Amino acid sequence: MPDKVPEQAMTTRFDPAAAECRWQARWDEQKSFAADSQSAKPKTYVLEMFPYPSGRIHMGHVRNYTMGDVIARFRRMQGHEVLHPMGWDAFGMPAENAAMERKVHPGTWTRANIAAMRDQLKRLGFALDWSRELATCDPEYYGHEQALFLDLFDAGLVYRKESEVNWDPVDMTVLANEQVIDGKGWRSGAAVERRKLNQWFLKITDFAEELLAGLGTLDDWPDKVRLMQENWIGKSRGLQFAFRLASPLPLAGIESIEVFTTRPDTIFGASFVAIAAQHPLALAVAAADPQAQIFIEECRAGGTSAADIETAVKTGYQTGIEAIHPLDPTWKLPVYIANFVLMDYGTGAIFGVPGHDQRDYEFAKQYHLPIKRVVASGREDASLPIGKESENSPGITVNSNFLDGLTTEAATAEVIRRAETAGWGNGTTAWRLRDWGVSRQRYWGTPIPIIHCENCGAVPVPREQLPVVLPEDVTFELPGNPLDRHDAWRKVPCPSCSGAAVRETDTLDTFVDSSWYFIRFASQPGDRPFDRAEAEAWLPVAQYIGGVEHAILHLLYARFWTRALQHIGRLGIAEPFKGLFTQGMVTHETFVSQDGRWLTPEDVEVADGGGLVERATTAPVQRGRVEKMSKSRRNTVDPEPIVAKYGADAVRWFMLSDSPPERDLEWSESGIEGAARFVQRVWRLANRPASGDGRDPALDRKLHRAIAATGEAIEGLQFNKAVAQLYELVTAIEKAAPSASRDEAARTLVLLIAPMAPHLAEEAWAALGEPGMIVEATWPSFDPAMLVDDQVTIAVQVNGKLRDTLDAPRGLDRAAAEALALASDKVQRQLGGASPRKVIVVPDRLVNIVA
RNA sequence: GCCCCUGUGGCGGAAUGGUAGACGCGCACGACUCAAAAUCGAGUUCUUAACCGGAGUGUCCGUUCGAGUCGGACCAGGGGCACCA
Repeated sequence: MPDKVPEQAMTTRFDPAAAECRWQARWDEQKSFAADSQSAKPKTYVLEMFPYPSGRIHMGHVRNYTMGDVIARFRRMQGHEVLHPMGWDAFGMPAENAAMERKVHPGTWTRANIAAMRDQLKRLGFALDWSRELATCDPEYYGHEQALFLDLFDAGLVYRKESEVNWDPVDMTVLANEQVIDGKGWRSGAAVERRKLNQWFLKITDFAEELLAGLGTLDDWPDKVRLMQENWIGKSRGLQFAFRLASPLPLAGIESIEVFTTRPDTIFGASFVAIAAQHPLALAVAAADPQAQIFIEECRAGGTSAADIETAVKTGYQTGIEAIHPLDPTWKLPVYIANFVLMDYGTGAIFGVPGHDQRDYEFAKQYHLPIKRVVASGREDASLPIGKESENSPGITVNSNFLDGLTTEAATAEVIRRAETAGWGNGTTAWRLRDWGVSRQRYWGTPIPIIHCENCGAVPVPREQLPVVLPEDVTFELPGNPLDRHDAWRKVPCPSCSGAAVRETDTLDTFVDSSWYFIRFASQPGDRPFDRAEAEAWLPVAQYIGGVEHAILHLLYARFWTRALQHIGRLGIAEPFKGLFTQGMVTHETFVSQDGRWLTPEDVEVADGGGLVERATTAPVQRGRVEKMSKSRRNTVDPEPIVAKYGADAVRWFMLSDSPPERDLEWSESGIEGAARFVQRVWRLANRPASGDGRDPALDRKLHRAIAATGEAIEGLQFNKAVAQLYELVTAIEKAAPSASRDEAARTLVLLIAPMAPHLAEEAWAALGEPGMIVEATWPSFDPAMLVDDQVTIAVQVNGKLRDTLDAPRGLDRAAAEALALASDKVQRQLGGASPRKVIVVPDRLVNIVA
């Protein structure tokens, strides 16, 4: 037998950099993560929202992809065939901004970013099937998207209409909401206007009822996201009715105003009628009234978002027109044009009830209109005036003629009944959901495959001419969309009459690109968007993971797109994402220079005096709020140097520990040191096994409990709890004396950490002398009988306060437990000689003595 | 304006209505070392010199034998709102 090797020589440290790259190469060579669509194993599709190729991956990506990777590897170990792909959401505005700022072509910039980010992701050792990689800016991808767009066009789900955009009058360009800051253009600083353009829309409203009902089937979605989508779709029952106009008007053909209300019960509380600035009646009034024209112009200032419109000071213009109350022909209400009425919701006209709607209340205060109570907590409150705010909650209807005494619900039903009987209105459903405007007046996106011909109108590009390839010989020296001035690309013969025609120069919203990429991942034939049978073999996605910022738009559009494909018979799937998990954001502190620029943490250093200064200029720096890591705030932390220093496993491990995955995680470097220490602890257990014989029953139980709890935690995406379990197990193994149990526990531990720290697991597996690779290993099973102890600790309370604990054998009966508890000195001291009035026993848990 | 979420030690956070603070970070102490790093050991809600106690999960009220957990009101912080992805 050889001499015992000195302890010192055995304590080799695990070298993450070398080991990780070695195993990544092995996985690559063996194509360990290539998904086989033909496999007979149960199939599982694990997907994380694909990244926008901004240039570098950030900690949010690392967190997102690590979570998905744990699920993917865990399912593999459970014997599933797993599809876990990666690609690039590669169209969008940042590439055009880069083009303008750095004189680099958006395509060049994007492709360089993809190459850099692919390397970074590979360095993290994710179990991804890179053979299915795609980028939405490749014609091989967006050409199929154009074909799908035309399929929807043929099915009547695409149409064109005028719609408003944010317009920068100085830069002469369309602005995204993000580019409108305090109502001004982000580059020019000019006041933003709303302007109408002809744009393409998808008929998502046709699917409103389906999309709403479908939420009920999504049991594995967070309640929060379902609620957000429900509110977004915004189904409300109400009454639509017409106010006849009193004054005989010189207005062509307009005799009444259709309004929609969700509160017909307050109809006797009306004090005015308000219409949107874009309402046909408003335009008719303006034609004859220059003052009204000026007011409508003013309404066009400011942004197009709901928050902008509804928080603006409420203003109106009295048209001089009067509307007749439907329930009292002698009652006439003034008609205003108002800036807070949305043309896109309901009918673009409302009746104002200042007593019971806050917007109406503010408007009435400003224009000295009556504020009448028609809802109260009881009849006796009928004469109470409305106070400093409107009262919006339901109650008992008062001051309302035949509705008096009815509840809000009953009064609503009664008004609808009378309106329908008398024929002046109908109970209807209004939706907040509007059709999806997909036109973007930008270069870097999927060309909309339409040709405009003076004679034939909008003509679809024939299928055999797809893809309509985005021309790359463009420059960004002039403002506006370069496609508009690219005549060689733009001018084409009409496919229908062969006359002179021009291509549509708007491109598709990038949300279209992300509405079907998960289908293309599952199946990617060259000649069509996807093979139905192959796509259906993988879909729906079993577990989709991404940021909560996508809770509404992306997820709703993808659901719509999938249903639209189902509707036209291309795919037999109604809901694309069976399980959804929305992870929290990774946040970090921000720094702002004196002149208001965001600074990166590297730009900032601590000055001699202890204050923060800018490294380059030594000018003082303000510490900003802790915010989501984003390029614009320059508070991103590059994972690459962190991975280089601590290794991918430590970074992955830290991302999963501590914070619950749905909550925000504030990045700090301190925690990662603990993760790196953990990696070394596991390595020591595997690399320096203190072999032994015999069982260690306590450790056996600990191990089985850890297997059960870790699996359950991963299953429930509670990675922080899985991590805590594994810390406990490692500590227990370290403290245990050598035994066969200890050897088995160490070996099993390596399997349990494999989904989270896969490189370490491979290295440890090999060090333990186990055959094969851990990517081919099976998740350990546990014995349910091992999960329970024979000894339990019972809490003893007096009046609900803990006074003592007692150790007892499992299964002790109630009387015995009660007797043991009453025998306690501490309990007797609390009772002070009195006899208990009542004793509550929860077997094996607690005895509560009520004195 | 509308809708939604979150409040637990110095910090991140655990806790089927049943022993609050698992696990990690940090901290301080001890061992090893010439010293340090690494590692190991015992500790860490507050109050009390210590014990016995007492208080304690943003605030107040309620339901219950028992509330971090359920209900109500409030306070504070945060997020979303249709052209950012």
